[in-house]
Amino acid sequence: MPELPEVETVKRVLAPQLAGQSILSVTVCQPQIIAYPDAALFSELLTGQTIQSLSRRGKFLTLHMESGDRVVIHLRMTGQLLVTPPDYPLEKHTHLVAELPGGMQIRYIDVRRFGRFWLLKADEADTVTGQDKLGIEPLDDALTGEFLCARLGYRSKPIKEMLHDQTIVAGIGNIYSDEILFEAGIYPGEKCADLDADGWNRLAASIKKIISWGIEVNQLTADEYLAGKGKEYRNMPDLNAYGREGQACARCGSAMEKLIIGGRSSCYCPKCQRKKP
DNA sequence: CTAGCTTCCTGATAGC
DNA sequence: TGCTATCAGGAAGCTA
Repeated sequence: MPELPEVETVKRVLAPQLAGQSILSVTVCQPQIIAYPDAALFSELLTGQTIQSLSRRGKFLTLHMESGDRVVIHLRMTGQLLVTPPDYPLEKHTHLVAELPGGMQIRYIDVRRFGRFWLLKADEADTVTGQDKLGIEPLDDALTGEFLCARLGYRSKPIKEMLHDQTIVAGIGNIYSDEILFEAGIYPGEKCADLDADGWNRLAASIKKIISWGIEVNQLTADEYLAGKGKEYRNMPDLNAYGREGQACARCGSAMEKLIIGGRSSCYCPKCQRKKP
């Protein structure tokens, strides 16, 4: 489940491999992964183009072509984007293959097929991917306790659920929201309206700390990426909260508890992340 | 505008 | 052993 740090890793690993490469052909094996325009047009328009650079916004990855066209990719739950050497074995659930010079390929593998690709022309405004509705980046200086309070302070929803709202802060998913709330010492079910200024400040600081940490620990070489994490996002090291139900809290030793919030499982320490009375 | 629910999709795991 | 049920979850789409 790639979240912002993992998508950043994908970008950093693939950017040097893809910059300057021309796309010789594109084969889409699973048409539904092409959200726009359609699989046939996607392949046709992309063939012959040269990749200039890669960028990331929230959990979206963009391949910028020299023509100004761009391919926007969202990996959703299980999407894997790999640059493979010649004769690399074909994996199950490979939905897109793009041929590069020298037998190299770009491959998109996605067990659950939730991931999506969009191809936008140079002069085409982005109104189809949802990127235009994204909130600020977690590491943006604009993300402060005041900002969060202004955008969320009046809401009655649990803070955990609002951390997943991509239109407020872009890039946080279920793993990092658990880690962020643990770091901040905030009960995940806390209503936004019940947080005070200190809580919002701790939350803003924790978002920056945890997302930065996530990017840091995910630094990989191209070989490491291909061998493991490019295909296995669940292999997150040193998590303090996510998935640790019943285990001892890293801070106080209490048994971690699980709660379903907004349909998402949430692990927290009942002592360190105490619910307000 | 918000809230709440369903849908997409497969594989891992639990229970019988 | 083999079957069924449940869960994992990002985001869009739907109704109210």
